[in-house]
Amino acid sequence: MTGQLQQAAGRLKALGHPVRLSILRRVVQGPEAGTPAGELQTRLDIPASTLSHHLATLSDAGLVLVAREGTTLRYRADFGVLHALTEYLWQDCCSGGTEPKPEPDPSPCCRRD
Amino acid sequence: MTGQLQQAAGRLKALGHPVRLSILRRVVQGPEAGTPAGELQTRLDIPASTLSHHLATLSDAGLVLVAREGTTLRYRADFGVLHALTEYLWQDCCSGGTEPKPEPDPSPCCRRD
DNA sequence: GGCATAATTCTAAAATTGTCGAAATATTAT
DNA sequence: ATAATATTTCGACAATTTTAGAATTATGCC
Repeated sequence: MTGQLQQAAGRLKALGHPVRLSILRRVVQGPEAGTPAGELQTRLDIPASTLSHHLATLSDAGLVLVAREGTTLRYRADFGVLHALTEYLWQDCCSGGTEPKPEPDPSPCCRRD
Repeated sequence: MTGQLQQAAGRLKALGHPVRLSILRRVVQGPEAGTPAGELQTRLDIPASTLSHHLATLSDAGLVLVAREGTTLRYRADFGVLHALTEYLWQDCCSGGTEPKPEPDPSPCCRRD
């Protein structure tokens, strides 16, 4: 029963490292099928073992997914999780407390008609 | 010269702790003038020195602002910074990479999925 | 099987973080 | 000035994180 807050904190923590945030950026901007670890290693120019550790951290947090393709491992972003996290952060930290009205007001940007 | 990515990583790191995320929630949901540290301490039921440390972390990261009012210190959220961080996270990690659809307003509050 | 490539896991170290009691600081009231 | 209250800073320790070379696993190819 890992609470939602605990989970969000864990994911934010995983993102809270320059190298890991860089990794995620690369992965997000890479091909949809995933970016090989080796390519990330070349781009970021860090030891393979260090990279692997960071990838494991991101993977354990559920932010990235991995799939083997021959000898290479392709990492790709889990957009659903990333979106949910962003949403949680926003709802919980910004719109949640600023106004007494949670969401009744249909601001112009959200109107669909 | 602290890059934007470095700064974002630092802020995400500050948020990446259950106690600090709880603090921020309280602060956000509290009065606009700010929530006294003592009240946070009572609510969260942690030693004052521990709380103070976490508040300093949040403050150093620029996520919360502090103002003295008599003997009490009131902490309040820096809405602008929080919004910018959320925005950066979303742009950089989700819509920034795979962008087949142009979003006029990328603010998470206006999502439609 | 033997070899090469890709990536992880092992191991160990340095550095950082989290915790909290005790002491110190700041402010107001008496 | 002394006291009382609110909060931080100090000091010390345990736990975690970060880093990276060396060893290991996994896969594909000859």
